[in-house]
Amino acid sequence: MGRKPCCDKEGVNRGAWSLKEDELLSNYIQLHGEGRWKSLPQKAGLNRCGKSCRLRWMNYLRPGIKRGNISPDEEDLIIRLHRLLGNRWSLIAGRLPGRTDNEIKNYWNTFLSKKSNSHVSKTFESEDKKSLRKSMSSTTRNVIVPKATRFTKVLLSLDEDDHFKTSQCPPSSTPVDTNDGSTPESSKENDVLDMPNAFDYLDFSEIGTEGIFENNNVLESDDVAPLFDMEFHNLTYSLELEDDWTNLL
DNA sequence: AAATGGCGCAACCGCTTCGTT
DNA sequence: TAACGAAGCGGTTGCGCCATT
Repeated sequence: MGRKPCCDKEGVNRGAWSLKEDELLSNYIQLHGEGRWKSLPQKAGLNRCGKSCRLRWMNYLRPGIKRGNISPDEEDLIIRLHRLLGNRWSLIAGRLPGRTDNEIKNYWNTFLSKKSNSHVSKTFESEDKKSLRKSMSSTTRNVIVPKATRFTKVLLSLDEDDHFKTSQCPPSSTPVDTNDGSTPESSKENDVLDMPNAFDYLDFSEIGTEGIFENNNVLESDDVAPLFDMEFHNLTYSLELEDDWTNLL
């Protein structure tokens, strides 16, 4: 038993969109709004998969979409955000009005991946970065790579909440959701704050949350915590985005 | 002028996350 | 709380255009 297809691929138009199809889709969405993509094609008179319609609208037809001519400022921002967020194209696109995740992804893959690599190789080898790298390599089992993964909830005790509000860095041992979405037992008695913050964009997948949590309790880890603080500071400082993070807190 | 290779972009695919019942 | 469908997301593919030979 395979995965159920999102739509019947037989007899459904695929490939490039015609002007007529664009028109039908635009007209329908202008009248009825976005959403209900699955039923949209039939209602709009389109012989397309709903996902295809959504993609076409989001990446091409939506009002306000900028096309081409990525400015130097935008390019710089993309590089910086990518360094912080990784391949979280939708998040990066969210900071670039009028740009789509698909466009940024394509732009990155074609231009910036090489550019960024060469840039990093030049700038990352400063003395500070070298010492950081050295310290990190000495604790290889605790390498924290801020690959972006969304955490929908951040669980903080009251004490840690205070710490969070007064610090540019998140607390070194802030309990967050476990990867499986379950709530750590130890935090159930604490206030649950549903708030956006830096942890929305950080992930401990390289070491697994078990590197930080044990039996659903926060480990008092002396080597994980400072390393995380240092890495977070380094990232925010180098991106000059500390104000942005602070605003989120 | 024709063939070929490289590049850029739009679109597809399948997995994950979210929201509802 | 589980199940299910819808929507979102990121990796990948394939087509068309353009430059080069």
